[in-house]
Amino acid sequence: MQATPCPKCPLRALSVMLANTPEELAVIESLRDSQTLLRAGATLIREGERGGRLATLFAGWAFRYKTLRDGRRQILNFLLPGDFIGLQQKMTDESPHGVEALTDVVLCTFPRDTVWQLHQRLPAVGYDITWLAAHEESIVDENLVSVGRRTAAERIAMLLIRLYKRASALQPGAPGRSVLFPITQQHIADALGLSLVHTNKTLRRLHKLGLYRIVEGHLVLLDPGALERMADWYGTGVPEARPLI
Amino acid sequence: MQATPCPKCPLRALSVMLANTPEELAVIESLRDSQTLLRAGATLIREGERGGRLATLFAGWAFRYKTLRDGRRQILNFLLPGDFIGLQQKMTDESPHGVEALTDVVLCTFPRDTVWQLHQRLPAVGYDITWLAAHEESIVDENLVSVGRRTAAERIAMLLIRLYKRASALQPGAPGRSVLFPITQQHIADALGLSLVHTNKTLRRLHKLGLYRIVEGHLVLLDPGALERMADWYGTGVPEARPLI
DNA sequence: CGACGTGTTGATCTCTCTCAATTAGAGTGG
DNA sequence: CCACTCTAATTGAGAGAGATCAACACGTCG
Repeated sequence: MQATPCPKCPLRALSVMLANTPEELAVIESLRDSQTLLRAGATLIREGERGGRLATLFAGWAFRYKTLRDGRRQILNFLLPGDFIGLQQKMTDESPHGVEALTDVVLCTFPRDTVWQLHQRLPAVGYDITWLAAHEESIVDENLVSVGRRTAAERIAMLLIRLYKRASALQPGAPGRSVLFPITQQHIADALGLSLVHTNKTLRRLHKLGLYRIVEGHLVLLDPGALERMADWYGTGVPEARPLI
Repeated sequence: MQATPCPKCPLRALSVMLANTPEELAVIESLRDSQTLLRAGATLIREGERGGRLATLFAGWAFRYKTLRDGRRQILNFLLPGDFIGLQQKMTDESPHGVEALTDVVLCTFPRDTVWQLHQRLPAVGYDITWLAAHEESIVDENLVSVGRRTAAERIAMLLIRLYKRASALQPGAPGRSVLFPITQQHIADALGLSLVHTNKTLRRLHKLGLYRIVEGHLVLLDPGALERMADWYGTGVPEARPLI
């Protein structure tokens, strides 16, 4: 596959991304291994695997998850273009979580020591990476609050709002439009700590209330205000901007 | 208060901490503001507060939390000596979570731009900070799995094991000993997404099974193997070593 | 001594889970 | 073109883990 040069990366044009100097981009591109295409459903990192790849998600959606022995699965968070994959995993350790593609996906892969190289050669980028890690944590924090303390309806309202915002920030165009939403009810259930059946019933309820619509894998929020009120969401909390190495 | 010099920091003697060169420690100490003593129950960072402090926990226990408007509270994770406080908070933003002291606490406080200073002047330390942030995230990941997919008994077993391991790693001495455990059942409930009453009943059940004992704020695991089996815990996952700037 | 925080226990109540069955659409092979 | 299979969504019924409500015990403290 013909790899996109970093300076021409379309993700850079988005306002949510951090600015980098041309020199920084040159270094980043020189470190990059290649771009890799993977099919929807592919496992990018297996739980417990050693030496998994380090990558950024160039296109497509994925998710991080952990499973218990008997198969219960918890989705930790969803990964959208610009997100890091495999940052948590220290050099030779095994990955504490799995990563799976929700759609066809393009990864920019890097050698395992890239994080260290960047810190050493480009402190400003190293700093951004720290901030990125801290930011991903606050997304997980937010999920933990939902799963721990919100009711099923509140959790779902929250998830719809958060994913809508993240997706629309990546999709230039008027607000209020529909955004890609490539996840099944099973994914929602696994992300929110709910059963599939209850997820379906609750989703149905919100749908009948006219709060959202999903058509052909695209989500529209018909009443964002009502959803935010239902989710007990401050609107503060996690800022939506996400940097990219 | 007489501040402990960083090179003499007792935390450094612990095997779980990262090694730093004398030069690095000198820079770190030069950046440090002071040491601050705060009482048990004190709020270190208020939710939504701007310009909160940046600090490391030198002594004592604390916890991070978020609350919903109606008062429901979720504890995100517990902070033990050596942990960072306020790393998530970008410069001028408001803090996405609160931090409260569980015991009397001593903080080593730093100016807000210390993270950047360290990245710039000591890339190796910057790298450690990135790893620390990623590591704290995996603790939250683990909590999310518990709250989302484990039963009450499993969650409590998990929490007892995890806190015991973290605390005993900081407390030189024979394994199998008792460790400080300065949290109430209300804290456990808020960390695990359970009600206080159900937490009490479940705790009681595990106690009657002879799995643990808490005496005068100190925890002993009487049957760690049974607890691990109950928690469906692999033992892999989050490594226990934690670095310190 | 009364107020308060923490732990404990019993009695309901209900939100969510589990089990079961049905529908609809997409893909596949004959 | 049509059975056949699979996945995803849907709905009803019954069961259960955990929530809520209410008391009470105990120790500390001003």
